[in-house]
Amino acid sequence: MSSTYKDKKVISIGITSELTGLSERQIRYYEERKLIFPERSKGGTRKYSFADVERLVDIANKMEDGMQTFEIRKEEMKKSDVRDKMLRGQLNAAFKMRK
Amino acid sequence: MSSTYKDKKVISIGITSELTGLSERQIRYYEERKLIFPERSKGGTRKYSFADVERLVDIANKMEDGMQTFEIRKEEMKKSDVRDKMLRGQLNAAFKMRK
DNA sequence: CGTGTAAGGAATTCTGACACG
DNA sequence: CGTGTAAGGAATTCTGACACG
Repeated sequence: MSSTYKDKKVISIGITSELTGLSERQIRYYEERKLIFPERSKGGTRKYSFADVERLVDIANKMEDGMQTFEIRKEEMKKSDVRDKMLRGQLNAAFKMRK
Repeated sequence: MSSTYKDKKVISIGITSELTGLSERQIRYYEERKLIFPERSKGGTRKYSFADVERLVDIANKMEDGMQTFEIRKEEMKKSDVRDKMLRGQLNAAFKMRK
């Protein structure tokens, strides 16, 4: 929405590791489990955004609470599902008004 | 001032090059000429912030206009000089009020 | 002065696998 | 399941220098 830098994927995994306190192994594993989606450089190195860093800290907290990766992923799917439904509702309402 | 990510030095020189359109050689040279001040990782690799990226784009524009590096640096010194004077003025005024 | 480039080396990152549990 | 680690290789970055102008 805003024109900040929060969503630009420009941070390497090493820096991301420092910023989050997670090991590179953990970060790569969370990607494997579809919890985080870095971009890649031409050469194949991962690039994260500050939003990703925040998300990783959030994941770290949930893992500490004993939550498992698939539960965290499910939770996320629920959120986007709700957003989808809300969006569909909006579109629907707009469509009805056109009649 | 604000709690954004604009000033965190987390971007490698390769990404910085892509974001600014400048070559790594140019970016390193502007550092040599004291126009930009990246941080370093333990290993010695340079790290830039989004603010640095903006500054580099600004430098690039001035170079295009035919300005030389020492002029750009001088311009910058003038700015901080003005800020210093304003700050001193503020402090001075505050001090006088105390009397 | 500002920038390109080849050179050699060091730091960073990648993947797939074994280990533990 | 989640994470550490050693392994071998590839991508990235670093410095100092030569070149051109």
